Amino acid sequence: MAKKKLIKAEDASTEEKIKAAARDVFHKKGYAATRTRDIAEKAGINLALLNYYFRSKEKLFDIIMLETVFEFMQSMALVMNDNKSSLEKKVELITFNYIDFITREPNIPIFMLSEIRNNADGLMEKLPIRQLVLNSIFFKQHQEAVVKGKIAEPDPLHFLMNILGLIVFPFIAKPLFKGIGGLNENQFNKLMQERKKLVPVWIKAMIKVK
Amino acid sequence: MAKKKLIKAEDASTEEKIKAAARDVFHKKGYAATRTRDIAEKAGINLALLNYYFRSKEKLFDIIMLETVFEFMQSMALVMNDNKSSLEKKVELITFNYIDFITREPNIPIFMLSEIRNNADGLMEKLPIRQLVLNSIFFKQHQEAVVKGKIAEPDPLHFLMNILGLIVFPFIAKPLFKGIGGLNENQFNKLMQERKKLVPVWIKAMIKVK
DNA sequence: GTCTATAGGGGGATAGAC
DNA sequence: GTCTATCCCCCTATAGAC
Repeated sequence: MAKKKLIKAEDASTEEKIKAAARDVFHKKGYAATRTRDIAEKAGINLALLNYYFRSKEKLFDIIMLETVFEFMQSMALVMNDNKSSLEKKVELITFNYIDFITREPNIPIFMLSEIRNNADGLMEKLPIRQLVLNSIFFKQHQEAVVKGKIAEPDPLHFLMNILGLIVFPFIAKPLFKGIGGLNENQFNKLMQERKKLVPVWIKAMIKVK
Repeated sequence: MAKKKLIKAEDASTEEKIKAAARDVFHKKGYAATRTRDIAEKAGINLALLNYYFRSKEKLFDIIMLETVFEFMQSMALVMNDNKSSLEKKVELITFNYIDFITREPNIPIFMLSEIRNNADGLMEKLPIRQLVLNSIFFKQHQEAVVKGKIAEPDPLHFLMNILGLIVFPFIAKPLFKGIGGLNENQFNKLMQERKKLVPVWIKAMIKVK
């Protein structure tokens, strides 16, 4: 067992190479537009090997999808359940982490959101996302602030929509904003870095009014 | 000419039936996942007819895409160039119109954003969206407010990102928020109706801080 | 204009040699 | 495990009758 992991680590096993390539292509083009031949080529292996390891395009996709969603939810859970930080500090952490994360992995938001739509109930229904949010310290701190009259709008969904909307949407509509602003990739990323500081301040201001 | 239009109006010409069906399917599934057979079936006609009228899947798609983008930009331009309303009023109008529009056509945002991504430069480069925004009264009013010190953050792109993020993102991530909130379609739509009043208030509060 | 039938090609998957 | 060659289905597009 230990030996197997060692081997994997030192030469990036074929299986891992295929998964890495699949991740890239699926994230960029979505399930339907992806051809297994593209994945094989990118992985530097033969098409037959893909099926040898993963049986079918669909099974490979399911694995990538699951890992992507899991990665996303885990990073979410990590911040939302930190018991040392205040609600305000958590907003800063979420903003900071997500903007960095999406800058590194700019294809994940549209990928997840458009593939989830096709699967609709399939994925959402079985994932414990509702429990994750409802049981989080983040959620409880929000409730508490509402009771104390520190937050005007009581519905936590609006709160989440606002935070994620301000953080994620600019990336999703990147081509649009690059077009409007006449920006290149670097200039766009610089804008996003600015938002690391701006979003928490804006959220703070929004909290007080209704 | 007039006669032709009359005929079209009274029996919804085959061409229009195909386009309507194509619109639905493309918007819901995207280009790659759409099969021309689905469109033909939905239009109640034979597959061969689709090619008779539109030559190819791609040409049909281009038409739908163009019309969709045009419809979107026109509704945008209409509000942004209204010369009777203040900037504040325009934010209210945009919020109101877009929430109603997307509630009627919930598939358009993800459709446009994910298909634009594949086409990247193809579409964005040739559309006059930059000019549309830069020449708009909306834009000039924003500049003016910045000069007068009424808006803390001077970059109009941040302003646009915030408005659209708060309005559009909840719809894009609808399955996610329905899952978290345990909502059905009606309850979700009710939340969106609430946001018609909330978003302008929030924007107003954000404007003052930096 | 509208249909049936079919050509043509692309892409997922497998057989079988090494 | 990895490759080459190939099968086979599905989907787009066209031919040709009506």
